[in-house]
Amino acid sequence: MTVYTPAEAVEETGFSLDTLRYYEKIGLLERVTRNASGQRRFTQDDIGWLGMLRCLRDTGMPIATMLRFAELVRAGDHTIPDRIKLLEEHDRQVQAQIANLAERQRYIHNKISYYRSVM
Amino acid sequence: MTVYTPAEAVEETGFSLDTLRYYEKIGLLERVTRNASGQRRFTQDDIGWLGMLRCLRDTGMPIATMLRFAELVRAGDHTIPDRIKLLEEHDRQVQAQIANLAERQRYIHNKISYYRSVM
DNA sequence: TTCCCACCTGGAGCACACTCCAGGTCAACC
DNA sequence: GGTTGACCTGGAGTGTGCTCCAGGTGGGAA
Repeated sequence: MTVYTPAEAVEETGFSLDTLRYYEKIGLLERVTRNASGQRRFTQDDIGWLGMLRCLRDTGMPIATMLRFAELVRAGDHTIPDRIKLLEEHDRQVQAQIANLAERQRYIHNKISYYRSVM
Repeated sequence: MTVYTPAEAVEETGFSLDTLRYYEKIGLLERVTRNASGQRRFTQDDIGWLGMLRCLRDTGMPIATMLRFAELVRAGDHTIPDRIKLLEEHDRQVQAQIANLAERQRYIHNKISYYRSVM
């Protein structure tokens, strides 16, 4: 069973150590096990869960919503339908973000073309 | 020449009145003309510029960068090449955002499929 | 004339998501 | 034995981008 030191978890997840501690403190991450001298040892599962969090965070999910998702996960398999609902709702928001960005991008392209035309 | 009251500018731009005042205060918006009793009267140009700001803001440009762009615009036509550079750089970032969102979205889709498969 | 309402200003306060700090522990290397 | 470096904790501080507030003005409806 592989474990990760804090430095390795930072490397692996791209989160800063402070962020990892913060996520644990607010309950986004279940209490990470400690070794004999009190230092964190992250499991493969922790790293996997952090990958999920990174995905949700980077698609703009607020921490409060990630917390709700974390609670569903902790509550057990009977919450899978709720998790699906939550992710589907989030997926729609991601879709909307993409569409919105693409539309704004057209505006930017037009502006650039306009500037080119008046140079 | 059409002018807009504060309420109309809010309606037109989607920014709150506080945000419009804030943008003026920090120099994102040049000082808006006032009527005899000191109230703002937005011109068509103000509204158009605010449309540009909305586009930049909604595509994630930080205020500091919008300020640089605003200064270029104020400095006159000889800054058009610089404006193009700035917008092109921003365009690349928007492109990267879209690509990133699309990739994360695939992860979310996979997760949803996984959840569906274990229900 | 009295009320309300939209608006004004300067400045304080807030939500979010971290990020930093002080003071301490422990293991390992010199 | 001493020093270094990674890590610990609780709690304070920070940056961004607004948002709210107190106290005041001016114009129009009742």
